Amino acid sequence: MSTTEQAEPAPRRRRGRPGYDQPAILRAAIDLFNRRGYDATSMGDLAKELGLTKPAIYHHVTSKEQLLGLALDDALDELTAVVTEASRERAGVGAYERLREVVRRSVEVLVAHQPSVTLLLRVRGNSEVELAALERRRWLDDRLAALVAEAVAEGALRDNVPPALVSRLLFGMVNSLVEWYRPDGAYDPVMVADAITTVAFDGLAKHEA
Amino acid sequence: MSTTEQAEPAPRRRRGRPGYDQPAILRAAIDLFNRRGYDATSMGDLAKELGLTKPAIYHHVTSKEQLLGLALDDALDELTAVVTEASRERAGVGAYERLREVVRRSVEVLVAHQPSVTLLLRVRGNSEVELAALERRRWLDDRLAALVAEAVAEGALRDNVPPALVSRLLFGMVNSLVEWYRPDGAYDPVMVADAITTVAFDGLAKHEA
DNA sequence: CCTACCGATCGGTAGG
DNA sequence: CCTACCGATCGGTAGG
Repeated sequence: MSTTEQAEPAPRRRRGRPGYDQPAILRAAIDLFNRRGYDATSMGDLAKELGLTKPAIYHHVTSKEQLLGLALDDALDELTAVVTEASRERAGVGAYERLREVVRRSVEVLVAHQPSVTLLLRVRGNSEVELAALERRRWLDDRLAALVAEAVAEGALRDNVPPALVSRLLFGMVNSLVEWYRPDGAYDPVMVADAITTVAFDGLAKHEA
Repeated sequence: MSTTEQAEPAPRRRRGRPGYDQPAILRAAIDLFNRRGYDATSMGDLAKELGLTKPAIYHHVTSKEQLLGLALDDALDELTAVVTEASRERAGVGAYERLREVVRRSVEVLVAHQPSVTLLLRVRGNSEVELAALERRRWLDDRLAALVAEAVAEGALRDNVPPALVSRLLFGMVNSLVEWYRPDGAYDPVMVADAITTVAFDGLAKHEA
């Protein structure tokens, strides 16, 4: 109530309702797309969720597909940054170490951007937007497979399983996180990252003891 | 052109076109649902795929949702059989051994019934049929988590990661198979099952040597 | 003329 | 198994 703002009279700031911006609408859309699926979500559903009319949404967004594209780009940008960094050769840092790093940082991204990553992992290629996302995803998969192959060549990983298969399984396990992780649940991100790296690299079975 | 067939006049055998039965229509439907997603697939798409008209499909099937239900039941029946067998206590067969067995047999089911299992893993709960499937899936998850907990209690599995989390990760890795496995690809089911059990139980890192 | 919206309705297509 | 349709709802846009 006290005047922390400017001393201006505060009238005619905005004319209409609350005033959503595109990021807020995107967040709501991603949430709905995840709960019901992209195709099963209508722009009317989204409008109702926001307490707006459908036309009002189109003031902030050009199409339903644009919302999907923005979500997929968010996930892909984050994952690309992680994978690019891990793929970068550095003096004294082996492929094995960088692989462990990319697993840990991927978990962080999946947790911090779970809604958009979940959408990414469910893309089927039904439109130009989805096909473009699949292409970027393929690039990530290729980089990760190359990193695994490097770690095998380095002698750090077992060589009795094809590197490409190892990569599928490792990141299959990592990606499964979006299906069950709940931010308010029993596990915090660090614990999950520890569990995944432990299970993946050292295995479930008790070796010593 | 020459009469290799029977000598019968060949008339009025069937009236209409080729003559599909429900299983054939179901197979085509599952395939389309997987390629485009359930919601993005119209009954018209399915009709075109089969070379039928839309009403012709409703001669064999009561609804689009019934097709989904039949697919989900197929996957759930198979997985339930595997999990039930693995959960059965047997003299001289420890939980660890039964866990390895359920992983191996799950891989076999995922490969043999990949299309329907893929649908199952993508269910969101948008209808009664989907909610019922999610309930059966939850039952499977609970059984598997209990088996993992048993194996930990038995002293066969590491106890520094919560059993429930171990279960998520292990079957997250197994289930990821539906996203990348191709029957005509480089890996046969036995090889994949071996790779998964090796990676999951013994880990990726080279322990000896 | 701008912004942030509204009530109403467009042309097409969904499952049945 | 087809032609001919239905009630409803889709994504998107008109004027104001």
